[in-house]
Amino acid sequence: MTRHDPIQSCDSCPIRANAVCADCAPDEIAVLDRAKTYRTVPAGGRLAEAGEPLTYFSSIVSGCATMSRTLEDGRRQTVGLLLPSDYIGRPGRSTSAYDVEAVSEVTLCRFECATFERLLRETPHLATRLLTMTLDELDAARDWAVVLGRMTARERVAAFLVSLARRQARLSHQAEPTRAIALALPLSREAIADHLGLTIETTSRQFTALRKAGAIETPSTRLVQIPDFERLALEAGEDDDGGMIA
Amino acid sequence: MTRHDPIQSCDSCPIRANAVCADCAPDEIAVLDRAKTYRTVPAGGRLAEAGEPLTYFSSIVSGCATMSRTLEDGRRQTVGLLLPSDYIGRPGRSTSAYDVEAVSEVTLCRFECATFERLLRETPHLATRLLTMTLDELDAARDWAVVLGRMTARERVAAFLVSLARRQARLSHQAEPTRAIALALPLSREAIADHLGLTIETTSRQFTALRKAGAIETPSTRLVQIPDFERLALEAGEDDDGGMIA
DNA sequence: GCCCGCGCTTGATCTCGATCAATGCGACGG
DNA sequence: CCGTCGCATTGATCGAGATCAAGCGCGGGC
Repeated sequence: MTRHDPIQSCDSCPIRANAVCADCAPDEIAVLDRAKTYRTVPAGGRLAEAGEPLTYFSSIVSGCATMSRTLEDGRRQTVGLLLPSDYIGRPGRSTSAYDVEAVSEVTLCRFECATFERLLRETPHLATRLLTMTLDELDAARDWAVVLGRMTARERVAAFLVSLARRQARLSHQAEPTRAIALALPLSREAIADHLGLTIETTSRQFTALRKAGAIETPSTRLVQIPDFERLALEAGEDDDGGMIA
Repeated sequence: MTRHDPIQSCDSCPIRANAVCADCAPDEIAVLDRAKTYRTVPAGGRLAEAGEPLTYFSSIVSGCATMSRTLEDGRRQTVGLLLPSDYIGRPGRSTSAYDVEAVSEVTLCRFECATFERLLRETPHLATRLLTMTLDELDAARDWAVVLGRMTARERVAAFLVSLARRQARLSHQAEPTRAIALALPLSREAIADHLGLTIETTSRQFTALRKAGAIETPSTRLVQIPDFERLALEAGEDDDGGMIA
């Protein structure tokens, strides 16, 4: 399989963000362009409900959404943070396994499920692309299991910030963050807590602890300055080489 | 996309377990059969090392393996339990992200990476099949995140037993377990603890607690009798309909 | 300007699971 | 038959994070 470059977002043609890469033939792109529609959902809007039918396969063009499950007693776990180029939906399954909620205003590029599955059959390249994206998601989900299963509250918060910083850098075509960067948080403290498997109080305390330790600055609740990215990665349990230790 | 039946293992032709389903053309199967080789690894053997090159794409024919990451300070988290029909390897990436270890004697059906990626390009149906399998893995990984992030020790142990029982039933072509079943544990208490994000002591205590509550019986450490499957599913935080509550 | 409400932070206490420490038990070899 | 070794269980204590409960700060509406 061709190794694809990091996903290239293209505001004037957002579908490229999901299904198209440099190897695509122009006619494949044209077919996809004909089938796509757009939809914008305000912050707080529901994009899917666990167990409910899902009539579209969509990808995020702009904004941020969370994918979560809530237990009957109210415990909630976010299993995925969806940023531009991430997709919503599952070929081969007609209902959503999770609640998907817009945390900021979200614009989607959508295909009807049946249409998308036909395109998938008829366009081998699209299937390959989707496979690569799904494998990346799988790696991310497994990495997150290590965070949820074995890391302390402080490491979890640091790991969240590091992972978000890396994703935002990639989305804006930048290299791995080096030293000082600013990070805009799309999530409230509560949503972060749900993602980290912590309570909101513990999450808040760890932000404070990281601030007092000099690992971050918090000019406002939705903004985090990271004076030394490597230092923060260290707090997240990574070694100095930037990778997880084996 | 065609909705595939549960994977059909076939001892005399184990490759079917991974890449072949009813829709396959006979010549596709023949091509795969020519490329495959087998390898058997004893219990405790390493099948892959995090960060090391992976020269084969393999699938498990028999036995059980774990996929895990160990932090520098010794904390270990198992991110996947690999049973027959599961695959090891990642198209498009040449190194393993995790340690993979045989917990019982494991027989693999292997393809050289380059060969497999060529087959993937040339056989659209194989790509579709792999996509379906990967999406299933992704769902499982996300479901597990809910367990790791939000469930109590007792719920985790119950969830593990329930999920293992379901997988073993599926592998032997049986329906969802109904009432009484016996479950052979392929893992030691320590390996279970690593999968559940708990210590071995807590894991052992929860086995005892579930036994005292009448939810399981433990004739030996590697054998669990489940007198009432629904009852155990309840302990795992599922509602009576057998699904997770939204 | 003032009040109100919501999201965030901080404090006090409790609890579940981790840690430290024996003890039990079955398999295997002498 | 007994000693040993590795895994599992059980007990005692500790501590990180949950829970319960105030404050705090900021933005919007009257």
